[in-house]
Amino acid sequence: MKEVTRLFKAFSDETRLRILHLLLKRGLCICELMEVLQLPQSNVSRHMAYLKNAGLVDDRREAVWVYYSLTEPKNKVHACQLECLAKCFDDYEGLKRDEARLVEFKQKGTCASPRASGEVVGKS
Amino acid sequence: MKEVTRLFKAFSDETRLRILHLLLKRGLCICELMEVLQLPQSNVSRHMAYLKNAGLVDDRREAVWVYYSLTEPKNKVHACQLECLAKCFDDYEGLKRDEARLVEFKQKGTCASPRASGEVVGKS
DNA sequence: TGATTATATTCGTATATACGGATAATAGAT
DNA sequence: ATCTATTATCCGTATATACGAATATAATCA
Repeated sequence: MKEVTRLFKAFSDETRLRILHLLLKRGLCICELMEVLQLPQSNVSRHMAYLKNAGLVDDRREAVWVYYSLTEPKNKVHACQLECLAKCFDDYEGLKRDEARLVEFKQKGTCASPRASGEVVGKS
Repeated sequence: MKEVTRLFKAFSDETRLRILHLLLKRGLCICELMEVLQLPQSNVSRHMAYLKNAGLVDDRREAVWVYYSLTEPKNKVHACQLECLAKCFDDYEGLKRDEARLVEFKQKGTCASPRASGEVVGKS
């Protein structure tokens, strides 16, 4: 039962629900989340640590960036609740706006993209 | 979104999950819950107030007793999450034990039954 | 090595929550 | 009116959580 209440505690914060909603589409790093959620870095990082501790996300380091993505559900409640969330997220306008902001941000070039992989941009 | 996080907060406590599990079967009063959960009255009463405030239960006074029962879900998340819980509760042994204790208690005669309705017991 | 970028953690603070025990409020019975 | 049974609320307290700002850690690059 402990794992169940831990799951629900993770769900019971608006910021974390917004994050989970975005992660259903693709893995994301902290700086992308900061941009989309318009929240300070410490805030986002702390929430990711919380989600990881709850077993909802995994992280994978890639150079300077840490990419977070949803874990494979490990029990019935986890799978079932996540599925339910995915189904219900459509009903909330704010979440659609987050998604739009993410798409826009990705098009501009992500935080990773322009200066990453050694491809120097301007600075001749 | 506020109503969603409020829902999950209500789910994120073991005692409240035990209560919801029992309420899926039948409406119950505080004293029945005290007996089954083996918890002090103030504790149970407080949790019921919390669940009521979250829109998960309704209460109905009947003489001295207040019976609590699940409300009709008022939105998709509510319905969906509750359904998911109902489906998953089977996996937890502790909950089965609660249910057994309730059945046993009901057979002995509920808190309402023996001395209620004026049917005096012993005391000749 | 030193500078830069991304992330994690610490600090101080404010709020929410949970608890048992004691006390109030409510309804019914005598 | 008084007693009793049931429930609600009020204490004081302890813990969990959320927050922004500041600092520490980690990886990369010049």
